[in-house]
Amino acid sequence: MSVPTIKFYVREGLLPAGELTSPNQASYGEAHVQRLRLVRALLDVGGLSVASIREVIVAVDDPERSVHKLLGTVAGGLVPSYGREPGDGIEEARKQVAALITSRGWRANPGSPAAEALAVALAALEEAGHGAFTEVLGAYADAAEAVARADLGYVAHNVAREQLVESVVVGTVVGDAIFSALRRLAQTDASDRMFGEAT
Amino acid sequence: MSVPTIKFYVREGLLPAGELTSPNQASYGEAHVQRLRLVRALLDVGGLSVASIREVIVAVDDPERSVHKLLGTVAGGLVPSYGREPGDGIEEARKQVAALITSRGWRANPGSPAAEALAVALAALEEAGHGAFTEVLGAYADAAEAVARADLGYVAHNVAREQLVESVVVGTVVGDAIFSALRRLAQTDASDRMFGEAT
DNA sequence: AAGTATGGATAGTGGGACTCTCCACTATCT
DNA sequence: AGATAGTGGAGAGTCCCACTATCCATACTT
Repeated sequence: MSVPTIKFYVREGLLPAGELTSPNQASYGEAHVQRLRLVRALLDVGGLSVASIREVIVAVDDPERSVHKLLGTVAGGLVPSYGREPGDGIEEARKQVAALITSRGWRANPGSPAAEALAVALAALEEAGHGAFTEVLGAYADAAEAVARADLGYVAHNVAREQLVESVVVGTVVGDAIFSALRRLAQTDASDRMFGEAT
Repeated sequence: MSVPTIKFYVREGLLPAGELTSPNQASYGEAHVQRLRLVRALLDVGGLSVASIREVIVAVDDPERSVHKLLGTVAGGLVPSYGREPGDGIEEARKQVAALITSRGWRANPGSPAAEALAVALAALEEAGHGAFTEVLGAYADAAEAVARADLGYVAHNVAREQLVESVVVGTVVGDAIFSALRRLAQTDASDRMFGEAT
């Protein structure tokens, strides 16, 4: 990490300023390094924007927030935020999402960023002429539930709030990347079994 | 879609040029519109760069490529390509990935982009101090297998090559977004059940 | 004939993530 | 003590990327 980059992060509010020991000397501790690693993980692997990371950081540092609310903020802020794309089939997709949430018995708000993101994605599928993809939505939801259970199980290990929150953030963002990569590998395998020729 | 944007896509090789009926008139058909929708889906929902999309398009349009190879190209080109980030714990992570592939019996190349992406993500986790997250890797892999099976099952519906290929591309990219959103929703639900207070 | 649109190509725009440059001052080397 | 290197702070500049604007000669439209 170059010094100017760190300065930039401090200015952008991703990193707390060091403790000034004199007008132009500041000292940094392990906490700064840890925070820096968090920022890099979100940036490089999670692909978040600096602005999104700032939101997440602010939420993480706010001790007022209950753990559950914080998870909500994080999950919301971490949605990749697909291009504007208003689209017109979006209404239908929203209903579909609401129906899914109901049928699954999920305690989730149909207006949450995640739900909206799902609606946008489904609408895009429909528009691209692959509406039939929704056939597999059930299988996806099953898998998502399994993954979420695993996530929460992991999170429950960390009792200290600071650690807990961070594990949620990291797990959510890096977890996406990990799952995505695993899916590719599993697809490769499945494709090989289905279409693979000799050799 | 504005005209200049379409011109831009044509120049970038994302879209075939229209058929010239005179020096300055060209006609476009349904295929162009379809391709345009594909590009928009990859761009908006998939978050791919124009360069990645071009690679995918080229692969899709190459009739020489076997379906399986094409899937490989697509899956490879569609990897989000996390920031450079060489890191140093990467070697250990690569071994971990290779071990996972072996233990799962996956027919996948440990050097493939997906495997590399997984290694990078795991290394980032380790560096961020959340190496214990790998505890849940098994659960993730199970879920990934289930999703991949569903994907291939869907893909198998489409017999026409053109359609098949497109469904793979769309399914892979938009599927990521859909799963990600579903995971957020399921996490919200799980978190509510675990930490939710009254009200 | 007037007005508008088109394909093609080059240059410019706006946003995002840095990176450079300046400044006055401090730490450290010798 | 003097030379050299580094620091925090802040504005400007750079680079990349997905567009967008402008030009031009020509071709549809009315």
